[in-house]
Order: sequence, then structure tokens, then C-alpha cells
Amino acid sequence: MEEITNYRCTVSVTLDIIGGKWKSLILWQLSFKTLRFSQLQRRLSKVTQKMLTQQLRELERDGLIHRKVYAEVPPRVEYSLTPMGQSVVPILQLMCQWGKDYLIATEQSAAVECAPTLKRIEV
Amino acid sequence: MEEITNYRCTVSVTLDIIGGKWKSLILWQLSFKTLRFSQLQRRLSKVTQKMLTQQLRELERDGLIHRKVYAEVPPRVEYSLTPMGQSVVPILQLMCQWGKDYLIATEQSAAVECAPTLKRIEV
DNA sequence: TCCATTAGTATCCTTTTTGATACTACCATA
DNA sequence: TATGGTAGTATCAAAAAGGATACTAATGGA
Repeated sequence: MEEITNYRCTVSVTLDIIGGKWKSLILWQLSFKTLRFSQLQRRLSKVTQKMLTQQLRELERDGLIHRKVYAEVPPRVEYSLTPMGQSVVPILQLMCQWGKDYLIATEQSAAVECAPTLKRIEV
Repeated sequence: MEEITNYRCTVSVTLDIIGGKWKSLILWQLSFKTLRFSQLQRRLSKVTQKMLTQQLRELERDGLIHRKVYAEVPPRVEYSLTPMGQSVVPILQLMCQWGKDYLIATEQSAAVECAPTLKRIEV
């Protein structure tokens, strides 16, 4: 006799919503502060405009982020976490810590920071 | 003036290792007990043999799971978490809880369980 | 002798994801 | 008048991921 699953695992519910290559990183950046589209794009250095737009739309649809459009020219759009989005932050914090520990354990721990080590630049 | 990142975010280190469609779910199943290949495959109902093999190889390479081959016929291979793999479990537990809360908050909470609700079958 | 079993490989093909590029509107400034 | 800046869309092409199928070894049992 053996046990078998005929249930919907809630880990995979979470993966459906914050999984993928970009969503966690977007939420993680927004957990520090509200950001504009272009600021997010600079922080996620490898993301293309198309991907960022797509992922933001999905996060908005799923109720994790809020999109605020200012009626200005040039356009300004600010993204921030909703309460639902805030509730993901503890998971991200654990992931951040685990990643650090992993790098240390595997001796790759050179020059890594969890929160931005920042260089100031002109905007 | 604005802050910009020139660092390697450790959230993305974690994503590189346990991200993707299957790895978290594999680790989650193995957190309950050591499982054979075919047992894992049955628990991850949608995974193909190819995908499961591939993901297990990567998890083994990254030091999260242990692969024990028994010299028997037909072959028997058992997968279990290493200490490094165990250290991921708290993240998975949070994800499990978050998924549950999300379903409740969005009123989709019918018939969902985090740990297997089990039906016994012949093996 | 033939079949079932397990844990895979190998191959080919399809689907999905991702990337690159060009284009838009609107206003301010040089 | 031309240029720059923001936050996008639209389109096509390339790359990656995933799926289907066939195949393997070695043994026990019908």
C-alpha cells in the first residue's frame, strides 16, 4: 500500500503566482520602495521592456502590485506593493538569506549583497 | 540622484537553484520522506520522465538531494534531501502557507490541502 | 519463451518563452 | 525645428523548454 496525492498542492499555487524568472525580483525591489517603470528596469538589469511590462501586468492582475498612472508628460507610472504583495515579502527575505548562506557554503561568497550596495548616479 | 544596483541579488541566486517549474515541488515531496523515482513521478502528476530526470540531476549537482542506487533488478533508486536540501524546507513551508492564504483571500479555497490528503492504493 | 518491471537514454518535434527592433504620443527644452 | 524623455505596443525571429515515442538492461514469474 502506498499513499498517493490527489490534491492541489498549495506550494504550486504560490509558484503559479510568484514563480518565473522575474516576479520575485520585481516584488523584492518594490518591497524597499515604490518605483517607476524605468527605475525597475534599471534595477533588473537583464529584463527587456516587453518582459517587464508583461510581468507587471500579471502581478497587477493577481492583486500583488498597484499601478498608479500620473497624467503627465512624459508619462509617469509608479508601482507599489498591495497588502497582498507585502505578504510575500517574508518568503523573499528567507530566499535572500538562503541564497547568501548557499554562496558561503559553496565558497562563492565574493562581493554579494542582499539589499542594494549602492552607487549614486545622476538620473 | 538615484540609487542603482551593481550587485548580485541573492534572491536570484536562490531562484537559480530552486526556481523553475518542478524543483520546489520535488524538494517539497522529499521533505516528507525519501522517495523512489516512480513514487516521485506519481506525486508530481504532470511531470514527464525526461523532465523529472533532468531536474533531479540538477538538484543532485547543486547538492540539495542525494541519489542512492541499489544494485538490484529491476533497478531501485532512492532520492532524499541532503542537509543543504533540508535548509530549503522553511521556504517551502512559507510558500505552502502563503498559497493557502491566497486561495482563501481570493475565495478559491475549495478542497485544498498542503500535505497530501491521502488515498491508499496498491503499489 | 514471453512478458512485466524500473529507471532511465536518445531522438525528434511542437509549444512556449524570450529577445530585438521599430514605432507611438506628448510636451519641454535647445 | 529638432531632440530627448517615458511608458509603453506590435511584430517577427530565435532560443529554450517541454512532450511523445521508442529503446535499453537484467531478472523473476507465467
